[in-house]
Amino acid sequence: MSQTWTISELAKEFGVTPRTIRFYEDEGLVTPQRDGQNRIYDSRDRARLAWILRGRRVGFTLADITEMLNLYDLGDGRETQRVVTLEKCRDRLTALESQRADLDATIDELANFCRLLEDWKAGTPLDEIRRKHNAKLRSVAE
Amino acid sequence: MSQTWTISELAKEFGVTPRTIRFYEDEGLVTPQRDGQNRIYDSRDRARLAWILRGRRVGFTLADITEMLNLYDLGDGRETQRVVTLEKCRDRLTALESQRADLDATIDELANFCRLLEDWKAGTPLDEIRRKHNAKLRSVAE
DNA sequence: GTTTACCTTTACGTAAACGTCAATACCTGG
DNA sequence: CCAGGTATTGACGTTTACGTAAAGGTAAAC
Repeated sequence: MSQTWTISELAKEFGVTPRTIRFYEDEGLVTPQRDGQNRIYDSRDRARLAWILRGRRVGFTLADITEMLNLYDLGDGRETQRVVTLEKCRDRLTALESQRADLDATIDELANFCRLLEDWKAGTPLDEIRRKHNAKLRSVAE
Repeated sequence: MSQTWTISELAKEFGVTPRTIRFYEDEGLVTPQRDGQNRIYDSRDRARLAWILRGRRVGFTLADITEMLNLYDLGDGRETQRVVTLEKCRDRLTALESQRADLDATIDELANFCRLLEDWKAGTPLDEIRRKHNAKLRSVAE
């Protein structure tokens, strides 16, 4: 028999509440088995949960995540179905990549600002420091 | 005189509604000048707006964004203030980088699945294709 | 002069993603 | 046999991030 988990075990492991996991079930994102009335999660449920939560950390809505998970369910395997799925998949990838560009830009600016703060020892006039860095920040900050 | 914009100009440019921009003002994220009762946005407001919206695309809450923008306002320049700001800045960076890791992993899996879909021409048995790819997907999908 | 096209404020509405009881069921140990 | 702990299903509450009228001000255009 392969390993299984209870709801609170998974909740603890992933740092969410059982309520959250039950909510995802209501939304059809996970479909655990039952032992009597208790939920039993297998490794596939666990993997899906991990996927969902990572998606959430990346900023997706549950609707987004639902769609992406549905992409993995290939349906009946008809050719048109495959083509549509592939198309959606690529759209998602494009979105993800542009999101990564945004993320990189944000990281860049924050890292830059970090360096500014590191350079700035008490006594150094602000103007001088700011001159050392490019003007982008100045346009955002005061 | 440097360039200025109306609310609907910026709204159009950034693909949001004027309501959104006014809401950000209510939250103290932008503080445009006024011409009579009409709002006038300068290049600094514009830059802040761009920053806010990029933050939003990356999945931050407005509270997060507020905090990050406040980091840029260096306060009175006292040393302790600088240190605290630097610390927060670094924490943010850490979070951003772990988010980037999540994003990369998500992109990886989706790209992998894309390749699977591309390989799968009608007639090819599913099992055979799945064997070609690693087992991670199988654990998430059906 | 009035229609059109913006702008404004105030205020209530809403969807998403859970939180938070409440009432109930099921074992397990003393 | 009863308390304690964990499970369940409703059902209503809450926060965030705006949407959506309602009611009006101003200024150019016809």
